[in-house]
Amino acid sequence: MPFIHKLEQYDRLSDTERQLLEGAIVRQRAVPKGEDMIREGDCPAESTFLIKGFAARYSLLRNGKRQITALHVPGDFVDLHSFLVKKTDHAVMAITPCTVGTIAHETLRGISENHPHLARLLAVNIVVDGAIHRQWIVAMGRRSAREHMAHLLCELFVRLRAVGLVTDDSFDLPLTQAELGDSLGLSTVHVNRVLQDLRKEGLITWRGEALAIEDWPRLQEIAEFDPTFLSLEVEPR
Amino acid sequence: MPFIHKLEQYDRLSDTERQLLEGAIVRQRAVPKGEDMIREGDCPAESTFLIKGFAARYSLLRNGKRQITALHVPGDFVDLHSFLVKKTDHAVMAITPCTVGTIAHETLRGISENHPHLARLLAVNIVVDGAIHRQWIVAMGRRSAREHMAHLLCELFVRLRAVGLVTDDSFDLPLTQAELGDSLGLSTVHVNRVLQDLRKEGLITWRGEALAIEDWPRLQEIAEFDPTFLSLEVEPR
DNA sequence: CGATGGGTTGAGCACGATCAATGTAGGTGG
DNA sequence: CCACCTACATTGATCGTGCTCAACCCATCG
Repeated sequence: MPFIHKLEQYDRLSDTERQLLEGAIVRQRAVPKGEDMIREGDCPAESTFLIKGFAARYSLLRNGKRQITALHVPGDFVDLHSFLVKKTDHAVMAITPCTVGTIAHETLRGISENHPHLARLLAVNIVVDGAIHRQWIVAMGRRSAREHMAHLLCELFVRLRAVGLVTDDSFDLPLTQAELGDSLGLSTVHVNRVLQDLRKEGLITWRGEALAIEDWPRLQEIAEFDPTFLSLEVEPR
Repeated sequence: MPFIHKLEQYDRLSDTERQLLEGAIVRQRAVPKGEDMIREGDCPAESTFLIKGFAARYSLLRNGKRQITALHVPGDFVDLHSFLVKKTDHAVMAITPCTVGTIAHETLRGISENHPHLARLLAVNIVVDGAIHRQWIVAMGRRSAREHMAHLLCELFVRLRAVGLVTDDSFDLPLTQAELGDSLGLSTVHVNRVLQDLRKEGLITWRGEALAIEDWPRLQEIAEFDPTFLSLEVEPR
């Protein structure tokens, strides 16, 4: 189960803990591309995690604009926080066909009561999500479109590598330019132009679904990207 | 202690829990205006909360630009997450002279081991911070400067009211226009013009330090502001 | 085949940035 | 008490990044 793998990047798990988590999974289901796996205003009784596929947390404004506030990749909990704050603030959509699993809030409560170490590791997930949010805020507020794009690509590269979805500096990026725009706060047209620039400069290539980082040092330099905020280090917590 | 008051907005506390928290506070200290209470890259052994004053979490970019990623008001934990993720990602500065208190990570660990209900309430803090971040992302990405400003003022109004710092629809807002700009991702000049507009339209007044909301319904309407994301409701958690 | 979803291109525009002064109030030192 | 300084707010002029609108292209799929 990929989310267990992810917890193990933060700290070691005992066999008991691993088994407990395996046993906690209620049900798996497929979510077709384009469909909401979480709807805004719902009060779910379980938390959902991604097993396969990409998902986006988004909100829609009156004027029809959409802003994506988080991109989720396999292994990510999509609404772990719904355990503590009942009403979901935003919807989460399947960007590709997804397979998701759920853990009942009741089970999570049990973990918080009887397995503090596991509870802390789950909380690390929430904290890291917050750190990613802050990076997005910095990028939206003070970086140029080009730098912002570079930063997002760096982030996705590192996150996907952490779950084994990167081979040879290249990975599947099944986002449309419109979705990228909604993540970055840019128009589709401008996303297109920024990507063309990055390609022309030999920083990335993007053929079909696969995005390849051709010049990681320079991309990272442009983005001022520092992966520390993802806390991908095993340490006692 | 204002942060205990804040936890009680999420759920009821037992007397034991209250006493435990009171006893957990290690030391109070004053932080002069303009000084960092948390430095980037530190690995603190305690978490800090604000007793009095305003603080801002920020990061600086190579090009000298600054982005504020969170504004903290009395009662807020400023780096509760540093308990779970050792290295702090951003610095936190005192915007006004502040009084802060700290709780040792060791103590927080004890709470997570033996007082799951308290641990959950502390986690709610982290979750709500995340929800605020997402609102900021939406506002930065897809709202106009005017709407964004209105949204920030609405947010501060509700958060400050929740800690009793609002009287008669008006409150102390000790932020300079430059600091507002760094929060919104705007230039100081533009902040000035946007504020003038809001004043001209009779939505707010700002004399000296005190900001008064003159037309709450319309301000809220402009910002598409919905306070739900702050989870200011007492419920069992 | 036509429809659909996504990528690409061009022209014109606007929101907000930048640069440079000016204003104003408090605070400090002579 | 005045001269000066500093921090912050305000104003005007100009500039540029990124938006909007409108085509057009291309591949896939029914």
